[in-house]
Amino acid sequence: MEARIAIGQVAERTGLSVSAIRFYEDAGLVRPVRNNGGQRRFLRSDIRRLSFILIAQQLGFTLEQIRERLRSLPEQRTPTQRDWARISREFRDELDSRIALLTRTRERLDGCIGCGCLSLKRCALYNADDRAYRRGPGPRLLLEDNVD
Amino acid sequence: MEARIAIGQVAERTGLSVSAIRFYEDAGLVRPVRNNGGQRRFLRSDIRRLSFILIAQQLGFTLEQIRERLRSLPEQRTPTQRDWARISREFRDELDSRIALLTRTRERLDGCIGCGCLSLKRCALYNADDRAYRRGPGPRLLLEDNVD
DNA sequence: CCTTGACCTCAATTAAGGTTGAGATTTTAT
DNA sequence: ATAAAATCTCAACCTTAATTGAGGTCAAGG
Repeated sequence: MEARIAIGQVAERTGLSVSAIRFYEDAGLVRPVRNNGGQRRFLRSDIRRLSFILIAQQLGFTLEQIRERLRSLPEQRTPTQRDWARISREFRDELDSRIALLTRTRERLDGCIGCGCLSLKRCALYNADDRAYRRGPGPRLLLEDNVD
Repeated sequence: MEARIAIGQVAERTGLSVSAIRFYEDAGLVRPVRNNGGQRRFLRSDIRRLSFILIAQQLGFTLEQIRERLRSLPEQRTPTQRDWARISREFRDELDSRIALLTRTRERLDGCIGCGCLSLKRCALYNADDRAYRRGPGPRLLLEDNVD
């Protein structure tokens, strides 16, 4: 009965694939130690760490953002109830602002139905504050012109 | 004063990059004609088509989904007020369900704050119906186990 | 001892949504 | 007529979040 567990066990208990777990190590999200044979050995608390990643992904965070959040959790230890409550509230704030954003967008869209303008200068949808939405390199949204 | 305009003009008037517009042509979102020299010539209505793409992207649709939506708009013509009203309502429905989803998630999270369980079986966040969220190849979420 | 099964690394591939650059041609302005 | 600006194609590259495969090693049971 060792304290450390192998990657296959972790995969089984989290539902992640083995390759995903290795990938998360590369991404700096978990830091298993190695045994004499060079195989990864995880702490039981890493299962919760990885569970945390799964939850955070469902909330729409990138691995990069999750790594930041995880830095506030101690390594080598299961998050306490306090840790988790704090992080949960951060998540909640995120969700709040995302809901608010979509709600504003919906309101603008309502004002737009039947208008049919699609004019870059006039259409409220273009002045949306949800540009932050975009991930990765996308179109440079300047949108300052009028359209025929 | 030609009816058709060059790609640079379209770029200027939509805020898109020239390369993005070419990319959208490859993706089947616009179909400019070619002049004798082989250069693209766009209809003025294509500016609105591209504006439509920008709006739809802000609402979180993929280019694939946008292409589907555009198929219900006639090519070679600016969408009428009727067209736009119909599409807007489709968008609105999408937004509605996305807001509902996030709201449910937030409620589950509220129930979770202070719980600290992070147990795969017990945590309500794992039973989230927002799996559809995920785009692209991701982890196979089975999550049927209990955790230390 | 020796065979599985689990594990290792490393490189290539996927998908979306584009960007960047090379090298050639076309269009526009002087 | 000629230079500059715009356009063309095509291929390679970028990011995120992984998967897949090749080729090799480790650990456990009979």
